[in-house]
Amino acid sequence: MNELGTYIKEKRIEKGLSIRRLAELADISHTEVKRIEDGLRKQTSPQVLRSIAYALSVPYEDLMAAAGYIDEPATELDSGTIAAGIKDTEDLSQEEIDQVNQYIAFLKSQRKN
Amino acid sequence: MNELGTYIKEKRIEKGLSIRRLAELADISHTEVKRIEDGLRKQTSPQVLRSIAYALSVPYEDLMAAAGYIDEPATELDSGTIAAGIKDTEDLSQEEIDQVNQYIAFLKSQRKN
DNA sequence: AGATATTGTTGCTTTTAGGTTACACATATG
DNA sequence: CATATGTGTAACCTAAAAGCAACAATATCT
Repeated sequence: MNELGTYIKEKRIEKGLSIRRLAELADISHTEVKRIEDGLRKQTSPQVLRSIAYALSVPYEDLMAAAGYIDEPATELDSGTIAAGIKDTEDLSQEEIDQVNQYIAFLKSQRKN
Repeated sequence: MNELGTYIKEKRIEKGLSIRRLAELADISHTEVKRIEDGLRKQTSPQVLRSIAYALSVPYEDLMAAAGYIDEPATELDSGTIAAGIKDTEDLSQEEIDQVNQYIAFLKSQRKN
């Protein structure tokens, strides 16, 4: 269910690395790698993500996106349909659009699960 | 010394907000805001940064960059239609949509300064 | 003036990220 | 066979993030 964990695990296995080997390359503990893969971490620090990205030879931005810290990297920009009910967006500036997107991300981050 | 802290403090004062008021808007503790401003945090989580960015009406990417998590503020790619720039809205609840609309209205009300 | 609210600040406590060690099950290698 | 060596997993420990409560100083109001 956890996007970040499944993504890392998939890439790790794809490269034929064990949890311990990946941890060694990233210079973090192997237990931490496992916890992240298992989705036991609610907050994985960007520092750790950077290390793992380097060890996996995978774009750092991809991990940041999988962790929900930044928006998906460029490729699919026209991702989704706008939810019905959001209006008056026609004359928004680019900066304002960014702020609206940030706000949406903020709302989702505030959801109680 | 601390780029993130000084940036946040500067913006907060610029908007005439107290530490407690900013914390209230961001829905985090006021002590945490102070610690971040004072540079007492070696790792500020992206979730907290996102909340503060929203409360300060400041680009989230700026805080991420100030925290050293990304290199440069991500310049938005192809703007396309304005509505297409707003994304990840598929599974928003009605209440959340209302909040987004309120926020858009708020942004527009802030335009003149 | 005095009462009250607001601000910045500082212990204290809880929660969580992250590490160290140890265990059980493999797969090699002598 | 034995005995290393590698692998995933789980219990325990600590350091750091984040919240709570209380404080002293300042501002605001009657």
